[in-house]
Amino acid sequence: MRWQDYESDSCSIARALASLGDRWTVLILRDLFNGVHRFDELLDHLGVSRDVLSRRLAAMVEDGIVERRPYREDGSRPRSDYHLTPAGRELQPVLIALLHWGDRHRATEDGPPTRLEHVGCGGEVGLRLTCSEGHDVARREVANRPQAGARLRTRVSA
Amino acid sequence: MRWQDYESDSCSIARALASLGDRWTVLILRDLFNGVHRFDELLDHLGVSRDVLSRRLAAMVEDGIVERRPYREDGSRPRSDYHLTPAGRELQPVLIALLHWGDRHRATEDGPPTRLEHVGCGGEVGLRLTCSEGHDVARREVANRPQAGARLRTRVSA
DNA sequence: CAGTATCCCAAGCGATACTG
DNA sequence: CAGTATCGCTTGGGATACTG
Repeated sequence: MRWQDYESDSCSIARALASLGDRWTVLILRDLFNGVHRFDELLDHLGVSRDVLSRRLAAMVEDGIVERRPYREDGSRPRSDYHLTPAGRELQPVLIALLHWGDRHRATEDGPPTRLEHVGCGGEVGLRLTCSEGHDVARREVANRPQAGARLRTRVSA
Repeated sequence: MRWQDYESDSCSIARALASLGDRWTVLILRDLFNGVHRFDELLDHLGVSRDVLSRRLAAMVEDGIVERRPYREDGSRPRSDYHLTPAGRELQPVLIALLHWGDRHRATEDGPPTRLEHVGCGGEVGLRLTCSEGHDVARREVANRPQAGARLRTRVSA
């Protein structure tokens, strides 16, 4: 059975992209990971318009990757800020993978502005492919195998 | 120095997204990884329009992540198909990270249609965070530290 | 400060027709 | 088969003004 025989939309990559697919979502996530949580700080740092940021955050809340937290500082009006949900935090590997690729293939002359550090030891953080049997896995040793229950395409023609 | 003080656009994630940011690019990469290389096969499997696929592929070639390979089968007219460049192949971790997240958080009742296998041993392939000192790294132990040469924002106001 | 509402524009997409 | 050209539409985005 070939890969083409499986419905494109049922693929988990396609489904993940439905949550991340537009121009700003990933950058918002990045800033949330980096400790920017207030509306106007995001606005300022991202350079996005108020309107779009508002719509994007609402969509991300709806989608379960961001939550809105109301709070009140003593004496001042109630505020809210935005934090990653557990599902949102699990997108960290996606961001790290993007970061590494960008570092390697899209760096400026100045080099990347930041570096991912292992807190404590100070080593540089990277991603490694491993398998459930404990092996290290090389890029070419990865195969995408059909599973039981996979949804086949309904052929339109022929 | 806070993260906000760094220019959003100089971040490697932002730069990587410039290559991957639109709706179809990642899905095309996915199909190329899975052995779909001909124009009409991609067309058929992705459900994208001819026009958009043509423009996307051209942009990806321009961008250095896909290459076009002309070939000729005996007796028939010359053809070409599309393959990942080395830079394109290095996007594999991004796709794998998306796949895992989709598996975990966006699966259908049927479960994911495919499974990433370590060729040979048959184990399931996963991503792990490691550091250059050889430690395993937990999610919360990752810090994004400024580097020398990082580009600061030119403050517009105040 | 933290948004929502309104309005307009441009890019991206799809359908279709056409070419080598 | 493998595209390019044309067209019209939809959607996402920006600017601005308004509200609690």
